[in-house]
Amino acid sequence: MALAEAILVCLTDRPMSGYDLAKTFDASIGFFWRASHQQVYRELAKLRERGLVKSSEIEQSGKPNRIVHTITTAGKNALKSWSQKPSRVPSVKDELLVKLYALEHVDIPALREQLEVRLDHHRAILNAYHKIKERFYDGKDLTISEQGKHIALTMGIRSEKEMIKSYEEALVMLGQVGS
Amino acid sequence: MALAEAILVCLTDRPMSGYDLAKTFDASIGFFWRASHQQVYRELAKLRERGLVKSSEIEQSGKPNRIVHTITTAGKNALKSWSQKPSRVPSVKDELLVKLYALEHVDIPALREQLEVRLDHHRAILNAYHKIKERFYDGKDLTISEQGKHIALTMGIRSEKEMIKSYEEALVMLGQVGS
DNA sequence: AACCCATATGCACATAATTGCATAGTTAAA
DNA sequence: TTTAACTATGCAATTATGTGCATATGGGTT
Repeated sequence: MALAEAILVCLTDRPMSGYDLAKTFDASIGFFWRASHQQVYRELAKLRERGLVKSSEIEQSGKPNRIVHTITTAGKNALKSWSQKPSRVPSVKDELLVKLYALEHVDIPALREQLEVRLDHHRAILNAYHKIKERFYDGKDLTISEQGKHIALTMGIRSEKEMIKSYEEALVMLGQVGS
Repeated sequence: MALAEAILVCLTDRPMSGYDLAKTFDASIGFFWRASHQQVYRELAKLRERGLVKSSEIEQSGKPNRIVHTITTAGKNALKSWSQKPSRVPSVKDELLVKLYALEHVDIPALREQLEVRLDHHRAILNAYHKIKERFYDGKDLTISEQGKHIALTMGIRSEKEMIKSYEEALVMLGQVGS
């Protein structure tokens, strides 16, 4: 399971609390691997047990104390050996495509609306990607670490653009159905 | 959960056994919603309990008996009302992108190989899509049901093509890393 | 004053998915 | 002749995810 490794990857950047990690999984690395805060906290406990991170509580007044997690040497080794194992093809599960596939048995106006919603979603993500790209990567000398993130981002941008075109095309094709 | 509905969609085409369904989830509808045979059998039991399919055993000599499942009127109604509910955005979980993202902490030759494997995978799927498109949809008058499948297939083809380009580009960019 | 939002961590329960196993006959290839 | 692949269904155990809740405080809005 790669949630563990995704967390370790985040911690190579800097030590973080569960709360920080949960936010990260809602943005940057979350573009490639999604996780909720409950998943993050549970996985952190396991990582600590396995000795891949070490955790220390930091006193705060007012707010609850932060527990900050740091990747250990064992954690870095685990990342390296994970990187050598084959990566699974992510399994496709898209209700919207199933609905399109089942066009005859479906409420078409409702489906059109869902396609519009999905379209907006991908436009928003593309926008977010573009902003990150401009802000952090365009016209700069990149370190190896930044180059990796830049490549991943570039792939994301391409795929979002294409999904947008796909959904637009699907809406056009849907408009012609039955005619 | 849409596994139930994906099964019902398959059964609108014709009554099928669990085995037939499992094969279908490895091809056609499986391009949009993946499921293993264990998942299919378990879900069929639930669908039968809920009265959305009815099942009848067919005697066979030699092979084990087939249990053939037919969608009921309640099942068709369930499909219609499902189609009106909003569709979830599929949650992204791609180890390979996480590895790219974590380039600095990763074995790069191993990563290149995994990208090649992924590339082959998407080329194979694109090929399968093209064959289906030619065989069943190109240059034909399509029923509404076929139009839906055709739109879904067209989206699949576009996205596979683009993923192939993405991975090719990533390999080129990886080749320049550090230089 | 009442309400929501952000910070911060986590339990408990429920649902979903994966992995490995079990059974059992037929057909075709090595 | 053994081996493997295909047909056909399913249980058990484990792992992964999702949903709802619980707690605690400060700051800003209505």
